[in-house]
Amino acid sequence: MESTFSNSHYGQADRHLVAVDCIIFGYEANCLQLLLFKRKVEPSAGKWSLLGRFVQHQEGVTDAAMRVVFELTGLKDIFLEQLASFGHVNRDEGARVISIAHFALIRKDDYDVELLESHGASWHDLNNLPELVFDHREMVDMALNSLRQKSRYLPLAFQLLPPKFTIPQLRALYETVFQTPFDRWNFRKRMINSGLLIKLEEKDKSASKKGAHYFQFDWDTYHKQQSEGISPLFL
Amino acid sequence: MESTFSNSHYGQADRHLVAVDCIIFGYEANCLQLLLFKRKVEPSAGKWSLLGRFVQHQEGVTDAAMRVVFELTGLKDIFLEQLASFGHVNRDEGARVISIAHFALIRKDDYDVELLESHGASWHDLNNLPELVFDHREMVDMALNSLRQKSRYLPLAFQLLPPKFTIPQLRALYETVFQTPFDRWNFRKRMINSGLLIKLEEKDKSASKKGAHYFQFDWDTYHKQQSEGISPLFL
DNA sequence: CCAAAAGTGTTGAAATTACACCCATGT
DNA sequence: ACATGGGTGTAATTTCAACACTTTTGG
Repeated sequence: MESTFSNSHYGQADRHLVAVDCIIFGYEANCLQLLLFKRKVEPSAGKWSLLGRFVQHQEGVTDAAMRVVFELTGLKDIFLEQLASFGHVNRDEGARVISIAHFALIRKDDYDVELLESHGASWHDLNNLPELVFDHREMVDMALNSLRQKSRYLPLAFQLLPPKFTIPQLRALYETVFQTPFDRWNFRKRMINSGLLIKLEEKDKSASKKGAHYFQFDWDTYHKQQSEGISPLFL
Repeated sequence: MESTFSNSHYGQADRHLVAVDCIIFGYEANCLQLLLFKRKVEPSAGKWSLLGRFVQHQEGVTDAAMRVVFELTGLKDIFLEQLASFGHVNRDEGARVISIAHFALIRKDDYDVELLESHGASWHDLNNLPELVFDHREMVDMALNSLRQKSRYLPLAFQLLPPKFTIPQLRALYETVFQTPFDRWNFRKRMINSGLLIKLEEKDKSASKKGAHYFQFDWDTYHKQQSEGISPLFL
């Protein structure tokens, strides 16, 4: 799109490459994981990188981020939000690129495995990451921090777990995210008190003889409460 | 700066106008205020706008924001941080512009009044704002929200007040920011308990016969604690 | 019957709130 | 001396963390 006011101040200003980079979290086997791929272009070809793309003229910044995730995993309607902009002049060694980092959460039993592998992307444990290009490590650290903070009052955990989960599973996830053990009894109490968990009759007996009840997150009442300005507190 | 890899993928991507817009808060007479100026260029010339500029090739995004503030107020070393990016395709009616909003706090007894007026900028009470161009109103709301949240654990209030202030003055500011009254006694206790206020002998007798002690914020110990990973809690 | 994990209730400590009371001083 | 707002302490309440105990069932 060209400016309709090209004689004005718009015409003279510098133009920039603008990218979105996506920090995509998954969770499996008590580990937080990150989706990375081997960079194909110089500079730093062959090094591990976050998923990114350049923002095009006819697409919004958030749209660009959603498209990265969709093209790679086949998923739409996941949690995705802007994290921060990274705008240092020399952050990308190849050219001046301003990057707007986004972070996303996906369910690891949901995505399109073949699509992902065809792009050369793979999962990496968060506590065992390879070296990343440019300032991507900084982005990851910031995203993890944001994940921790926002897990307290946003239902982020339920975007990482399958739709049916048990309280012990949920606790394990929180313990992984916060890297600290939680009191078994009080954790349960808090989650139940949020009033947003629906207890199912079905049980998961894989971890104990007695079996733990499955729960579902109550997205309907969550959204209703949100629209009334009520926010839950998970921790 | 042109790409050293111009034959690579960098060369083909779209380039964008990138702006920074600054939400600059001040505080005076129990009112939060905002620095605005009348837009000089089409479209929407004559309407009120935040302070902005285009990011240039040789400057970082944050640098650009700092420069906006400096050119307008003569101030450096103030609180300034990135808020969010605004990247909808049609957000600026004149051209496709991606804007990275920043918010800043300045002391109203500090800045260069003439410099500011020479740019046609002026202060506006936050609860009596004129209509703003584009999505600037959304930026302001987001900044105000951020100010509220971060005032709980960052010493933002002390960036708006003069270096010497009384506890009642401080409380009035918090009450303005949060739009709710605070308990007089407990507010004082909390602030003192932060361990970051230095009591001065001097008193302010403008508001009462007895006079209220002046305090200073203890930036030294604050920074020392920060470097050790200790964060205060003001509320 | 027993081991192992799920689920329930209680109790003491800590933080938070509400408020009564005293202080200093300009008029 | 008294009205006015600043400053101090304390009792009541609420919230939070720690943990003992019961339940269920596969082996």
